[in-house]
Amino acid sequence: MASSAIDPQTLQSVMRRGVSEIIVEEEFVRLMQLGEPLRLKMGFDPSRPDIHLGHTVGLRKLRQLQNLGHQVILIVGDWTAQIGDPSGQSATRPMLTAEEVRDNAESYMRQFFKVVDRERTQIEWQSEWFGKFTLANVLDLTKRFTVAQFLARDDFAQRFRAQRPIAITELLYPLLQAYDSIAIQSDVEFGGTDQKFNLLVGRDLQGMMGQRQQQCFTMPILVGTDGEQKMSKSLDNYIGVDEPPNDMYGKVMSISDSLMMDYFYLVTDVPDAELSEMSRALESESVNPMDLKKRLAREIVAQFHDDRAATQAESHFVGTFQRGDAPEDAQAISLSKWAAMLESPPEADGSGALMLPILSMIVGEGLAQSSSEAKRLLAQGAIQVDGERLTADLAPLRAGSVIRVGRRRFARMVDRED
RNA sequence: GGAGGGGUGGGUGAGCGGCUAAUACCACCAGACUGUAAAUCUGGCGCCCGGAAGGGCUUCGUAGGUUCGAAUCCUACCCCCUCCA
Repeated sequence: MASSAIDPQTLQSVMRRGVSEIIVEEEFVRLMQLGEPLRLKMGFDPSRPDIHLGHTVGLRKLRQLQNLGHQVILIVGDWTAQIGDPSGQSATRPMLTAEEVRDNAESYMRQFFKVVDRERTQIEWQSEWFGKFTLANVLDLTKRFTVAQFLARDDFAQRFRAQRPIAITELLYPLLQAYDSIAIQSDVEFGGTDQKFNLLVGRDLQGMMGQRQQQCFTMPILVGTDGEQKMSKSLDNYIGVDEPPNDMYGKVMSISDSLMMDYFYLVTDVPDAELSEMSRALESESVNPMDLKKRLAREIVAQFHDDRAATQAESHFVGTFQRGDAPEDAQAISLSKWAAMLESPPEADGSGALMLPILSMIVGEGLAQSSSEAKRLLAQGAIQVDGERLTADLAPLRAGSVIRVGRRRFARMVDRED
C-alpha cells in the first residue's frame, strides 16, 4: 500500500529517468501525493507474444511504480489484435484462433513477469467488455470523434497524403484502446512516444464519459542493435528478454558504442551518478569502451537470467570471440560416420589424420545451406580447421579437430556418436 | 456504376521479346580492419555438376497460348490499390 505521501526525490526519479513526457505532469504529481494506489494501464497485443528490451523501458517504469504500491492492469488485446496497430505497416494480419491467443498470452506473460511484479498485476481480457458490445455502443463511441482529429495524427496524415490505404478499422483502433481505459478506470497509461496519440484519445474519452482522466507517460524509443531504427522484431534488430544468456550478451556487445549510454540509462538500474561518471570517462577516453560495454552486457543478462549466467556468458564471449576458441557446446560431428562414407579408405597424412571432404560435410551437418554456399565460403577463406584456413576441399581431420565456418559456426569432430 | 494503376528473388523496386538468374538500394553472408564493436573497404548473395573455363535445371500472381526465343506479347482467372460518382 502506498499509504504515505511520496518523498520528492523518489518522485523525481520516477518522473525523469527514462521518461520522455508526462501529460499532465502537475496532475500526476497530485495523484502521487494522494498516497492511494493508482491503476496503471498496460495493453498487450496477443499477435506479438515476444518482449524485447525496447518494451522493457516501459515495463521497468511500471515495476518502479509497483514498488511504490501501485497496481498494474494488464489488458490482453484480443480484439485490437485483430485490427493491428496502425503505427506499423499496413500488413494484413491473419485472425488468430482463440487457442493461439491463449498460447501467446501465456508466453507473453512469462516474459512480462520477468520485469513486472505478478503480485501487483491484474489481468483483464478485452473480450470481457467488447464481447458484449453492440452496434449502439460502437456508434456512441465513434460519434465522439471526427475524421479530421484522427487525420491529424502523423502516420495517418502521411499515408493519406501518399494515397495509401487506411482501413476504417484502423481508425477504430485508437478508439478501442481508449475504451479500455474506461473499462478498467485507468489512472495512468504508458507507451512509447509513438503511442502518444492513442494515449491521449483514452484521456479525452474518459473526460467525455465523466471519468477521472488518466495521465499519460511516454517513454523514449530504444534504438535497435542496428543502431538506427526502433527496436522491433520485424526489423530483426532486437534483443529478446527470453533469449539465452550467450546470445543476449553477444548482441549487447555488438551494439555501437554511441548507443551504450542510452542502454545503460533506459534498461539498467545503474545509478545516475555512476552513469555521468561513465559518460565523462568515455568522453576523455580514459576508459576502453569495451569494458563498459561488458558491464552493460552483464547487467542485462543478470536482469533476465541471473548473475551466474551473466558471468558464464561473459567467459563464453571472451573465449569464443576474443580468443576464437570453440564453444563448449559446439556441434559434434562423427568422424567415423564420414570416414565410412568414402568408398576408398580415407588417406592419412603423416600425422594420422583422415583427409575428408569438408564441403559435403559442412552441408550435411548443417553448417552451410547448400553446396554452392559451401564452395563460396571455402573460396572466401571462411573455413578453418584447427585454426588453419582451408583452401581445398580435402581437410585433415581427427577426433577433437575443430571446424570453424565463418565467425560463429563451430563444430568439433568426435570419434563416434550414436 | 465509371476511369485508371499494380502483383518481379527476404524487403523496397527497375526491367517490358533475345545482351536478364534478372539493374539498384536495404537486409543478409564472408574477408580486411577491430574491442565479434560501430563505421568503412572488398567480395558474395536461386539450385546442381565442374579445379576452372563452362554447363545443366528451376524462378518474375495462377493457368493456358503466340514465338526459334517471354518477366516482357495475347487470353482467361485470382488478388491488391487509387481516383470520380
